Amino acid sequence: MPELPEVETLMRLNRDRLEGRTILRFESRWKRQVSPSAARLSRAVRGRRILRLRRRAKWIVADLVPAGHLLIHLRMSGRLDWYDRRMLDASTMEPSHVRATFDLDDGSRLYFCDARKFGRIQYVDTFAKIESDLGIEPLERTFTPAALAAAICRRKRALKPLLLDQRVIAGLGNIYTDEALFRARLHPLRKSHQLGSDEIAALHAAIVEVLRLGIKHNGTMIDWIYPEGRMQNHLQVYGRTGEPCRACGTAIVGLRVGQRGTHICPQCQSDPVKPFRRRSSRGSKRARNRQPVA
DNA sequence: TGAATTGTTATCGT
DNA sequence: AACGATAACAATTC
Repeated sequence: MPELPEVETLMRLNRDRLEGRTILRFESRWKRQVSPSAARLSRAVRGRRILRLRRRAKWIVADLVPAGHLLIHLRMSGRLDWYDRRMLDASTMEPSHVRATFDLDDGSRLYFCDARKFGRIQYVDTFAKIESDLGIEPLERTFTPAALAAAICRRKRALKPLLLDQRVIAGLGNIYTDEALFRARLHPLRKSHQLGSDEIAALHAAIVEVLRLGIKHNGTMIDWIYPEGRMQNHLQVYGRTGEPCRACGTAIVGLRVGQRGTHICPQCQSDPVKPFRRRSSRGSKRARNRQPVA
């Protein structure tokens, strides 16, 4: 599950290898993953030079010369593997689950690997269409507490599915959403329109912190392979069901929110404020310890 | 064997 | 109509 930090790590790892290179040949081994079609993408990128490699949301974007953009989305299990000419000569071995290859003008080859085949390779003439479907980039300067408030306060949704929505904030996935909510001490079922400004500020800080930390540790490496990822050693709640909260010792609880595995500390992340209010018009702001749905 | 896994999209409901 | 919630889907692993 590559999320923003994993995609950023992979992009940085390959940036110097790819920038300035010209794509000589593209080959797809699983055409369904290629858009608009393997043949058309192949025609579009052949002979074009990669001006710049960058990340937008969970996309790795190659800006091409003279025009166009090559986009790669790793989804669940996608990877990039780069072999230089010497490595290609030295072994006939390929990485596992190769779904597509890009041959470059320095004799190197970029492999797109993806066990589950959910990843996407896409060519677009202009980036605008992609851009219009994406929310704010959480590590840009424009992502301020006010920007976060503007993005979520007008919506009336539970925090977790809202944070996972790429049209709202781009780049968070299941792991970093759980981690950010824990650090902000917010329950994933809390409603986005009823946060105080202090809570907005806490959530903003938590999102930035957890993403920066993830990048600093080269991402999370659990059951998939990313280069030297160490963020798994710094996770507070994700995948720690039953283990003690590092802050208070309470056992981490696993639950399901919007069909997603979700992890919380029931002590640190107080219950949502009466999400199922019946009639008690506005009085009891505290009715704390009631059970979430069940 | 089937449950779990994810982001996106299509569909249902309010 | 607009929005939110939910189901379906892509395929594989254990």
